[in-house]
Amino acid sequence: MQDMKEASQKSSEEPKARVPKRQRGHDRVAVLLEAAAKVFCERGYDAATMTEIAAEARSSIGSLYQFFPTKPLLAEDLHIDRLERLKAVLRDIGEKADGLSAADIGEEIFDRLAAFIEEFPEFPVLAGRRDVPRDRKARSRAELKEHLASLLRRAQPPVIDDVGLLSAIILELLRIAVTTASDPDAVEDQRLVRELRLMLRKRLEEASAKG
Amino acid sequence: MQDMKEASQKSSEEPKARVPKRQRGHDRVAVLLEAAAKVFCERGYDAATMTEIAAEARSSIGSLYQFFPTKPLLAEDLHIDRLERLKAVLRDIGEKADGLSAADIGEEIFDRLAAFIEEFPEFPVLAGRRDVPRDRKARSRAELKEHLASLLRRAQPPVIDDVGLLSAIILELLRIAVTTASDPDAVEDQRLVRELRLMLRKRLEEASAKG
Amino acid sequence: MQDMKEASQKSSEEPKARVPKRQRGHDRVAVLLEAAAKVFCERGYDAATMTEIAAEARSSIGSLYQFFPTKPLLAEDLHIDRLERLKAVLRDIGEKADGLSAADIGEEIFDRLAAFIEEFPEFPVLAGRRDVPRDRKARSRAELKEHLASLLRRAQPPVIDDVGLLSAIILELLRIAVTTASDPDAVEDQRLVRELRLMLRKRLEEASAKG
Amino acid sequence: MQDMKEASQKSSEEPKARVPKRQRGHDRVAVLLEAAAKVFCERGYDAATMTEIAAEARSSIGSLYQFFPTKPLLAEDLHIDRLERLKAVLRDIGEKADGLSAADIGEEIFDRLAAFIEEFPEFPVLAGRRDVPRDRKARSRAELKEHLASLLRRAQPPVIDDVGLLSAIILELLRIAVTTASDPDAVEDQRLVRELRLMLRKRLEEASAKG
DNA sequence: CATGAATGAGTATTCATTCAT
DNA sequence: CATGAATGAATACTCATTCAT
Repeated sequence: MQDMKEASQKSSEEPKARVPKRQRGHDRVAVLLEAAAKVFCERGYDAATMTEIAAEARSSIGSLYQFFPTKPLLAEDLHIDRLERLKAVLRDIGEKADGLSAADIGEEIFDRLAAFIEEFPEFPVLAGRRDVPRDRKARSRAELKEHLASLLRRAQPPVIDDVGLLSAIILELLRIAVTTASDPDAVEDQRLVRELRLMLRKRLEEASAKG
Repeated sequence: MQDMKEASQKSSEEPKARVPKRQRGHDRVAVLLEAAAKVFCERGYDAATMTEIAAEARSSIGSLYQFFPTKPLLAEDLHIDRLERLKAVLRDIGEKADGLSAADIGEEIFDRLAAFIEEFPEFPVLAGRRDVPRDRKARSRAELKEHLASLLRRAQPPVIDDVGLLSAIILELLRIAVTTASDPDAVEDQRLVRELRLMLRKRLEEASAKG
Repeated sequence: MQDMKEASQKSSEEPKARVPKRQRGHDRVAVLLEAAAKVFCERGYDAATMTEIAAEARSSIGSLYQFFPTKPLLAEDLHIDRLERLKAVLRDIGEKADGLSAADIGEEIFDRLAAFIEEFPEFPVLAGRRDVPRDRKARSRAELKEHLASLLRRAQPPVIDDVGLLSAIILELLRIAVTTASDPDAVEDQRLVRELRLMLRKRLEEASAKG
Repeated sequence: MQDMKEASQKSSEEPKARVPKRQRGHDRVAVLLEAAAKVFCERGYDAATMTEIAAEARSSIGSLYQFFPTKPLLAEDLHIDRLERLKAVLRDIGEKADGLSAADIGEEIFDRLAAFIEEFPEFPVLAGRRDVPRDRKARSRAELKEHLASLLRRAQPPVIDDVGLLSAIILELLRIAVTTASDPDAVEDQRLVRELRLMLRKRLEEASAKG
């Protein structure tokens, strides 16, 4: 039966994504995630349907649910995947950050994140989902900000301003770049993004100790 | 949307049956309830489908859900309706109970309740639903038992035994009658029911003060 | 089970190596059946899922289907297993029935069957399954009744009443005991069951030839 | 989703929101629009339901449809209403823009638009609706940008940079302010917004001819 | 016009069963 | 045989929209 809501005695309340144990399963999960990414990106979270995602993955609806037992969990898993990749990018930036000026670091971040979002345009959709608990959203954002802050702290000459605030600025300017990137106003937008980058550079230069 | 589970900000958590405000609605509700009664009875609660109920009522699935927003609530509303009718039967018995012997009262109860369940064979299905919280089931049963007890208390000569226990016995013997009634073992069963009635009578005679 | 067939094999050519295999299959079947028993009992037949049963048996869904090709057949096989055990109980009663009074036999039956159902609480679930053909249910019940009847026939002094009817009474009173036993209304219920036992005893005494 | 109609290119017969002729109708329309604003804002466009909007307006679903024949049209009408108000704000700014520096005009715009969106928080929801044809969105945005540009053109000393680009910058910085305003990260956010304002001021000062 | 009932296509999700490895 | 992935029909429920009163 399908309605065990009232007085359900089921012990495990929330189903968790079944972990694939075979190669076949792993592959399928990967394909499903990419299909989800595409559909979420094209339609938005609400309008995306599990059926379309399954179809996009050339899979059956049953297979989709085998690994992702609810739509929110699918989105969540995809989001987590993207966050992992994002962290990898930041780690990568970190490896060459030492000795760079804050402005250079900032620009590097800006560019890499912009590229990241161009590669994974579903990211903002996932991050902006309305049915994600506020606190989780905030936590995720705070983590990212702290990541950026730790990068800025390694600038030479050192940043004397509040790196937290600066990180927030980076993030927000980036958000613009992201949003505009999705519009096809090509020429205008590119100029706009360049402007924002420049504003960021100036701000970071101001924030650095005079060499 | 259809999946507002996670972090739903909806203020009213559980939807309540919309109360019909037009004659048309009232009629529809009545038809839907009878259809539900029929399908629940035929298939059992779990196997009954909302679609079949709607079809049985020559209604659309949407109409069904307009008035009964979930399957459990539909069953619940139907159950409540039947309980009302049952109480009416008991009230009716109460009106002629005074001065009767416990045994006569008991038999009257037995017969009337048997007739009730023959008229509303879905009653046991509704009462036995597995997804009803234990306590609600218990409460409902306790209420009914108290009703019976109050009837027995009015017997003349008075009952000197525990009327609560006796009421429980009536109820249980009745449950047998009910269950067997649904089997088509006609002849055998009728004798069985008659036997049970007789056993009940004897027990009640023993429980009464000697005249 | 189907592996009863394979029991008849050419004893000489079959190496012992296959025995443990068969033994393993046997164990697996037993574990699966017990898992099914547990899940059917907890959730009811409809709400029980093959997947949960397999999980409960720490087996895979594929394995489950290897031995029980459909859910109804699984239930059926389990039911048959329980019926075998029930018959064993009745045989056991039969061994000491001679010379006892009908009332004593009846009480013994009552107590032993009650114990049986306490041990195998899934029994009523299996017996009550809605998708079992009426006639098979009836046949099963008739068989059980005949078993009881044959026990009663051996009472001393002899029963002069219709033993079929009396068996039906025992069965029904028992059904009550069973049902109530599953409710946690402890005290009340125990008194109720004791009462039913007593009523049964009286009825059986009446049914016996005066000694 | 259930309302992806608008995107389809029905060329000839687009239903238009009925123009109410009586005062009562006018009031009703206003109430409905405000209800829609509230619900769209709380739930987002997709998750908002026509039923809830009607309920919020203490009206009936039929009434709602009398004035707004589809959900997209309702959103559209509301959006148009908000755009009117926004234009009024810009006109108002225009009345005292003469003689002000670009930086002062920019800040005025920034502050007034921020206040506007605080007053009408549904605005971003309406503007961001995914089922609005790209071109219409772009047009709307271009119009707004041109409005801002015309304001900047009246700055004294004159702006020597590309006012279109500057307007875009204002708009984007504003978008940040808006988005962050809806988060409850109070302190951090206020500092962030102040920073953005400052960055805007500096950029506009640079863009102005030296006095 | 106002009201609320009627409609049904669409959506998420489940689960018995089959199949490839 | 064991395993777990694949499948898709079935099911509860939603909601934009239409219609009768």
